[in-house]
Amino acid sequence: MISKIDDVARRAGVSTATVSRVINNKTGFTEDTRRKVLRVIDELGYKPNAIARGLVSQTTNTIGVLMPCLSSRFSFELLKGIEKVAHSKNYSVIICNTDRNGERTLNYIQTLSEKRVDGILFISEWLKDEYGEILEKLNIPVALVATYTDKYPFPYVRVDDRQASYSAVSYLIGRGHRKIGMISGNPEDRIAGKPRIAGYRQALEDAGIELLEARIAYGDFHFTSGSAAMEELMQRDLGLTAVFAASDEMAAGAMAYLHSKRIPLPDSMSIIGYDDTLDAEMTFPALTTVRQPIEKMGEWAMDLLLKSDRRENIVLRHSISVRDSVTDV
Amino acid sequence: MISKIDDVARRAGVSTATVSRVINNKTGFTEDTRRKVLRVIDELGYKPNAIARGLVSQTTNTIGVLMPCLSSRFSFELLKGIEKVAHSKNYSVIICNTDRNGERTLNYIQTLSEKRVDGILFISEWLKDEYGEILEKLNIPVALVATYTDKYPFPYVRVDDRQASYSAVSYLIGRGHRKIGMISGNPEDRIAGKPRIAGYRQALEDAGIELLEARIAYGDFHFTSGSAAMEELMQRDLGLTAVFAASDEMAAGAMAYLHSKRIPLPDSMSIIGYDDTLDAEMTFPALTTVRQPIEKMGEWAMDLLLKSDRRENIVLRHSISVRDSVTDV
DNA sequence: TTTCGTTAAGTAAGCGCTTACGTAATAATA
DNA sequence: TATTATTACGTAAGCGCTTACTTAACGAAA
Repeated sequence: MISKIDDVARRAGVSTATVSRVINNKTGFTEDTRRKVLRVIDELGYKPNAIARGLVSQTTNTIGVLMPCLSSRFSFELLKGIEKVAHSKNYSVIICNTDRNGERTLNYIQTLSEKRVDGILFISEWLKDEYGEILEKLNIPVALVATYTDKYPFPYVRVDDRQASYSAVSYLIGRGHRKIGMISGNPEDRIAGKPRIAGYRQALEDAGIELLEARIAYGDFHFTSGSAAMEELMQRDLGLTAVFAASDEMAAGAMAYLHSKRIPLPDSMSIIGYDDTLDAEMTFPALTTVRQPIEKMGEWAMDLLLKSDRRENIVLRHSISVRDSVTDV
Repeated sequence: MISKIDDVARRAGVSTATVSRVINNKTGFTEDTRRKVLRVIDELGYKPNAIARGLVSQTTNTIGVLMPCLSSRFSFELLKGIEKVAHSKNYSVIICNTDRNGERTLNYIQTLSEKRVDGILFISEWLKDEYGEILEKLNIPVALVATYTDKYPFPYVRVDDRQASYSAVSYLIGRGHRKIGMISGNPEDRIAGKPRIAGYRQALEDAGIELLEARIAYGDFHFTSGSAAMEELMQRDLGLTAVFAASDEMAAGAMAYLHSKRIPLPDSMSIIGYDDTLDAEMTFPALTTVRQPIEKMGEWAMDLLLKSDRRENIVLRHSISVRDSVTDV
């Protein structure tokens, strides 16, 4: 049914070696043979079997991406960047939704390694030893995105979460806010949790503002949890004038809650988010937020992964995307 | 370095055949041998080479997904459903962003076929002959999602776009609207363009409302185009009281434009969307929209793809998710 | 003419598995 | 005890390619 290299060889009256040579643009054949072989390939609709090729070449032109979640705009903007350069360099990408679940992650790492991918991208989650040790043993390129490590020899690309968070809160302070709440992700999260809280604290401290634990509520980076956290904050009756949410989605959730309580935005409450995904344009008022160049991170990450001299780390710059959700107090 | 089945065999004092048998849960070995082999596998950190396996078994436990776009929530909710059942059945998924581009699509089909994937999911785009013919020749399972065909023997899962659109517009009419605009996708789009326009027309006609071409503006399903289309509509000064947008994202864009013009929502303009992604909860007022069970579609699609008796097509039911963006007139 | 150097092309050995087939040992049956 | 069925393995032939090595042919240099 499906033709193989021998079929081509036979029909073209050459050896499989020669067919292989023309397919792979090697040397060792005349222009005449080349044309003949190519014609037969076309006639037969021959497609080289990448599996067989992979077996001998020990390379698959495939990479795997371990993502903690498939539900946030952050994830897909990243994926978009990754896929973009992958496709341009003729790589395929296997997506792995780990759901932030250890077992699933390990499971996926095993699968990727069995499938002999040429590289693995580890996204946006703390690299536990449990993962790091295995990944290191795999002996294939690994790069980290929106996270980092100083224990394992993997390059990373990310922005400095602490500083970015510091900027966000400083921005609010600059606009005259003093009673500033925070809707954080999981405080145990060493990537998007703890550092962003640290930035928040630092900004307050540097401005001589007292830190009150009650001003922080916790969510899971997603919309619904943002609403819930905002509700908590309001019920604590803290007289907040502004809130920093650790993701655009939570910021949107917070706004939804405030709208439901007919609290005028941004007049009675300023909100600043984090990520600058499209979500930030969808809210009303449009969300002022910390911008990280997400798609670019994906592109850089692929570059890091595919490059051989991949020792460098990349820390991208963040900025504040000013829209309409923050007002002066 | 990396150990292979021979290493395991030698060290366990058995043949490779026996190792293979225990790995694959076949019969033909004693409990003792099994344990011994398993122990050695563990000691050596042996991982079966899926490429070599694939070469002999002619199966890769991998499927490919051709997506027209990686930027919409629709895509990702779908992908989530797909990944979910794929992972549960031990399949990997390769994502292919075709960008609605013929060359890229063909290119990806070629790659997937060379990589000998066990199936292909074709998402949300009209199946041109250019694609259909090649896919058919590939002789591997193909299923369509959020699109259909009656020319090629591929099963599909989708909702009836025409009917769904009809429902949306009828809902507006039921709320008393008569001057109803539409923000459509590309009218050439045989899946999400034309049928939704047809549904809009039909609903108006059945209600005895005159159809005015000027009441339709066109976008590309994305946010920015939604704003632009809304602007056009407003500048035509048609006295519309409601607009049906063919995607939540465009609806959000439309709302953003209206907000920027300080037009009170929903009082001066009702908006209804299409999809019911998370986007619909982020807007203010929260978007009333046509619900399609997107994630479920992804799950069903994988089921269709992996099942052998895959002759059936699935048309899922839509509904209206009522939120706050539509008011009585 | 003889001798090299080049180049086109073929031969065949793997890549790391699975599996059909063969064989020896043991258990069951007569 | 002899015969047969059953089970536990081992042997070796591929799966569809790439590539090191070899061979043949041809032109250039001596």
